[in-house]
Amino acid sequence: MKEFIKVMKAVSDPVRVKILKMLQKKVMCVCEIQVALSTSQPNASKHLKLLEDAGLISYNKDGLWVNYSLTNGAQNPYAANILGNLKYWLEDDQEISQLIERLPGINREEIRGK
Amino acid sequence: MKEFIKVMKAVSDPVRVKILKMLQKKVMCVCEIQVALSTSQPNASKHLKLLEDAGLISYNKDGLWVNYSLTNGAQNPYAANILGNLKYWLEDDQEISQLIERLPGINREEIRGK
DNA sequence: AATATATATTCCTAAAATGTTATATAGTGA
DNA sequence: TCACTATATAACATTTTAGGAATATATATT
Repeated sequence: MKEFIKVMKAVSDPVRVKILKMLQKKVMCVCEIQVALSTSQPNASKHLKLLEDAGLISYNKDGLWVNYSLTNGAQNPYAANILGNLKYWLEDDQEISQLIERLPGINREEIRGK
Repeated sequence: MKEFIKVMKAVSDPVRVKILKMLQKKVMCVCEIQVALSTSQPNASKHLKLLEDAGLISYNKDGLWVNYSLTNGAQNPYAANILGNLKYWLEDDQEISQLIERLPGINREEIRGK
């Protein structure tokens, strides 16, 4: 039950759902996610940690950068199910669409460059 | 997005998950749910209202009794999906199993009778 | 070693969710 | 109409969650 609740709570927040939808498109570092969401860096980090605890995302470190990506759901069957469905869910949600459209313009080089 | 969040929030609480799992077995009135969960009547009512708002359950009035049952999910595709999966999810969860086992002994006549 | 930088953690505040008690509402039957 | 009963709502206290500012950690660079 606890594992189930953990996953459902994780996807009960719009910010976290946005993160998952973005990670469907590409691997992202914290600063890219932060900029895409127009939020603070600590806030981005905290949501990412919660998603990771639920088995929905994982990360790889590359020097100072931490790259987050979706998991295959192996750790948690409920996570697997939700991730599978989220491929199709909310695809025509306006808020999500606009977020995804802006994604190609958001990258770490741009963010740190100027 | 709002409809999605509403459903996920609804199933993010153990009490509400228990209600859904019980309603898979039988239609129940508020007092039966209250007794099964060992909680207060207003608390049961509030959780039921929230589940109804999310399109997961509906009710029929029969005199003073209000009988709650699962919907077919027609109002909300996310509700439909979750309800479909919940048929199989948590079937071997101990807490849920014990709750379901006690269900046959819980009925309005017994509750009001003695 | 010293500095810079990307991310994580801590601390604090505000908002939301949960549960309880008290009260209101809506049917029922005398 | 009056009392009774099943459920809903309101009011309140407590806990949990979300966000921001400040700080800590870890890695890279000089």
